[in-house]
Amino acid sequence: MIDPKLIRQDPKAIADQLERRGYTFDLARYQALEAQRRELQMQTEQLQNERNAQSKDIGRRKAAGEDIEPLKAKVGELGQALDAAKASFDEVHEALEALLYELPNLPAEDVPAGNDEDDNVELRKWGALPAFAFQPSDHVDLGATGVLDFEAAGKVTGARFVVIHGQLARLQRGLTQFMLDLHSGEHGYSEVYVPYMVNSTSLYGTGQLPKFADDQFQLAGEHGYFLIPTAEVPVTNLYRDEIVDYDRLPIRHVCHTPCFRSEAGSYGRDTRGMIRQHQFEKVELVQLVAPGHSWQALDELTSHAEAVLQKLELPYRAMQLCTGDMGFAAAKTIDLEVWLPGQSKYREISSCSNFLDFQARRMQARFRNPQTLKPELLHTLNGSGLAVGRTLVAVMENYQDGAGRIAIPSVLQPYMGGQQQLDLRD
RNA sequence: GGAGAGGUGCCGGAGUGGUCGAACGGGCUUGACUCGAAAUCAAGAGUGUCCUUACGGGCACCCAGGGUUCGAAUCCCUGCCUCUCCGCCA
Repeated sequence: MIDPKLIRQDPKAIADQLERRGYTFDLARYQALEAQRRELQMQTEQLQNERNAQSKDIGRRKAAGEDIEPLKAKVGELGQALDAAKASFDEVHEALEALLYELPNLPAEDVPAGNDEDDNVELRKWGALPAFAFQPSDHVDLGATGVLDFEAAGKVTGARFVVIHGQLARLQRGLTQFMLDLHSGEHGYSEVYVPYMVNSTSLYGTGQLPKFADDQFQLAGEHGYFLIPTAEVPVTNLYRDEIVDYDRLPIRHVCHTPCFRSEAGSYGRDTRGMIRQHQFEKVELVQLVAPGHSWQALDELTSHAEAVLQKLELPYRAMQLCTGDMGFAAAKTIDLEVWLPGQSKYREISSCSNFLDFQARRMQARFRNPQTLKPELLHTLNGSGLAVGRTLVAVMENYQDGAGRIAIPSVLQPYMGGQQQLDLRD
C-alpha cells in the first residue's frame, strides 16, 4: 500500500499520480474520513489516558487502605464514554484502511502514460525471426497428434486445461529443470519449495486481495485456502512480519510451482490452445532488496529472465508497460514477449516488476538498517523466469520442421537424454 | 482421530490482577581499558502509532479475536500455531 504519511501530506499529488494510471482517488471521501479519524483518535486516546491514570490511582489508594468504591463508580462511567469513542474510531479507522488497501501503487516517474497494451513501449528486440520454407503451424495443430490433448482435459476437468503426453511432457519438465538450474547455478538465486495453497493474509500481502478475489481459486472447507496464482505469493510472504539482517540482502529466490488462475473476465480471450489456462507451470524469480537497490535489481532480474530466452534461442522483445497496463502493485513493469510463429505475434512470456515498498508495507517485510539500527521496509521484485507452459509453446512453434518433428534446443538436450529432436507422432 | 503441554522483546527465559513495556542471561550500540583485538567494566537501546515546526508528550502492542474488571502479559471463552504421547496413513 502507499505510505499513508505521503497521502496525508499531499493527497492531491497522490490523486494526480494515480490518475496517470487511470485510477480515480476519491479525494473528498478520503479527506472526510481522515479528518474524522484524527478527531476521534485524539479523543479516544485522551480518554484512555484519563482512565489509565485514575485506575492507577485506585491501585495506590487501595494499597493505602482507602475506600475506593466511589472512585470505581466514577471511573466506570469514564470507561463507558471511552467505549463509545473507541467504537466510532474503529469504524472510521476500518473504512480508511479499506480505502487505502484498494489503492494501486503509484507508477514510477519514467513509466509512459497510456491506457492499455497498445501504449506500451518497445525497449529492445532480440533474435532473428525464424524463416520457414513452409507455413508454420501453431502449437495446437502441432500437438494434434494427441500429445497435447485438450479434449481429454475437458473430460477430466473442464475448459482451459491441458493434458500433455510423452516426450512433450518430458520436454516441459526439462524446460523447468533448465530454468531452475540456470537461475540457481548462474544467477545467484536460492531455490525454494513452497505450499501451493496459501491463506488470505498472504494474498493481502502481495496485493491480490482484497480487490482481485474473483481471479483466485478458493478451496471450500474450513480453511478457505487459496490455490496460488503465482509463486510470488508464497515466496514473498516468506518474509512477512520478518526483520532480516542487512547482510542477508539481497534475497533472491527461484521457485517452480504450478499456478492457478480463474481467468474471470477473459472469457473470450485465447480460448484456443494452452496460452491461457487455469493451471500452468511457472518458474518465478523473487527478490527482496534494500531500498535504493531495487531499480538496478529490476534490470538484473529482467536480464536473468531474458537469459533463458537467449539460451533457448527464442526471439523476443522487451516491452515497458504503460501506466494503464500495469498490475495493481507494480511501480514499473517490463514484459518479455516471445515470438510465436503460429500466431505471427509476440506474446507475453515474462513480466518483471518492481513493487518498491508497496508489498513490503502490506506485509511488514523489513530489514535492519545498519546505520540507524532501525527496521525499514524492504523493496520487493519478481518476474517470471519463465512461464513454462508458454515457453513450451514457443519451442514447439519456433523449432518445428514442417514434418511433425521439433528440434530440441541444444541447452535442453541434456535434459532429454541427449536427443536432438522430438517426434510429435511418437 | 484421541490425550496432554505450550505460544512473552533480536534470541533464550522469568513473570498468575495494579507502581510491568516487562526481571535475568546472551546478542547489539557507545564509552573506558588495549598498539589493535579478545576478555573485563560502565552506560544505552523494543515496535507501531497519534499530536507537535521543534522540544516533548500521549496511546497501543507479551500469538489473534472476544469477555470479566476501576484496572489484564497475568483470569474466562473462541480461533490459529508449535511440541509430546497414542491411533491411522502417503
